[in-house]
Amino acid sequence: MPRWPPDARARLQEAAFALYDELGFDEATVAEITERAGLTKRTFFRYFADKREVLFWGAEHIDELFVTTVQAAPAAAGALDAVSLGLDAVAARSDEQGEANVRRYRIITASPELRERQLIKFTALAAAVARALRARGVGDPAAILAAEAGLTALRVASDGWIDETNEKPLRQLIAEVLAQLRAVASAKPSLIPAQPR
Amino acid sequence: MPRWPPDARARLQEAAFALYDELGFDEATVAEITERAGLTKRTFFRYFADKREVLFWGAEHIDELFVTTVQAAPAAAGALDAVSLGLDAVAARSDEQGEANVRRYRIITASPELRERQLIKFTALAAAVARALRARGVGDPAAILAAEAGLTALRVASDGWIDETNEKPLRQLIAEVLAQLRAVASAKPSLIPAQPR
DNA sequence: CTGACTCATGGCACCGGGTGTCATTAGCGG
DNA sequence: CCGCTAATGACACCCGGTGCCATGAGTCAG
Repeated sequence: MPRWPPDARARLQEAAFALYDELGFDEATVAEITERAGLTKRTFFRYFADKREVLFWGAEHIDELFVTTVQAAPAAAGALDAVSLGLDAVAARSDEQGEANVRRYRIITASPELRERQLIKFTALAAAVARALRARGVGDPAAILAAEAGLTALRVASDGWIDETNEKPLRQLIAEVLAQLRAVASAKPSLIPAQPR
Repeated sequence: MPRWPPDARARLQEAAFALYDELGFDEATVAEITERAGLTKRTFFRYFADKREVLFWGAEHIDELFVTTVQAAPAAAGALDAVSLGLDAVAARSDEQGEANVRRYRIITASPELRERQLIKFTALAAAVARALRARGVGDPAAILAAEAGLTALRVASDGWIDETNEKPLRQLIAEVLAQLRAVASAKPSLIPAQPR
């Protein structure tokens, strides 16, 4: 039996989620969180880099799933095809975990500060996906564009997913959004902007 | 003659740019900035909501240019065509202002905190552009997808623009990136991800 | 001329996030 | 039994950011 109750990180995380939910992210203080978890402020910052990071801890395995799925896509798949497979895998996992992810996502969207953090996490993920695409032979800037487009689709689909009135699984929403994206981008350019030089 | 030297905001902004440049965003303190500007910390926060916002003040007219250009696009233009016109207008303006924008952009990319803020500014702009597209009759989620895709193109092109070795104007980079984006997204899907349900 | 009013700034106390540093103490291997 | 490890606590401190009131030059009415 350890000297301290175990799972300090999990207790902190649970307390933080609860308080962010009850009071909102801004109103909840780290002191309150640690008090509820039976720890101190100092310990909180040993586990989490900052007050926001607690909401993103444990999300790296999603990134990994995305990247490995892209890497494992058939050689014949184009850049956006590979990204689609990765998105589908991520969406399937999110649908399984269900309510926990929705709760997390709702807390995040309720706070501008948290949305900022989420955006930079997304671009980091896009950069990782772009690396995987380059390893598949996709050139630049196509790799980063395909990756960023995929992440945009994920953001848009997720926004719909957590909507109160939504009934569809994320997998389906992602598929629909991707189809729309392809339609939007492949509509033939009807005008040519003035060329510089 | 006014009681205080005029242009307090401009002095604060210039001092902030200089110090963020010299010391990096994290190392520069607001106290140092205000000292250099001959003002106090309290006054700084009267002009700027926070330490980051000083780098984005005055950027709203770019947003406005983007949105009005989208609104003014010919009725025959598709969603992404209208966005392209907006991007071209924004890029042309950036090319004119030249070095000042590059300096700003370089400071921002050097700091994760500033990049976070920039990302949320971009999504706010994307939302505004999406509104303009909806007013043109573009549906959802096509409007937000076209807008976000355009902002992605702007980010990617801007990253290339501020690169030390770059010689091309932003307008040209944007055009190239947009062409790539269209190519990536309109490549025919070679696989169909498993359909849910 | 005088008094009231405005308004940009200063001054100051305070809060909360985040860090550096050292102390504490249960468990563990020797 | 001894010394090491490792998670935690305690405490002082810095900085970003805010609320509140004071100050005093310009301005305008009478």
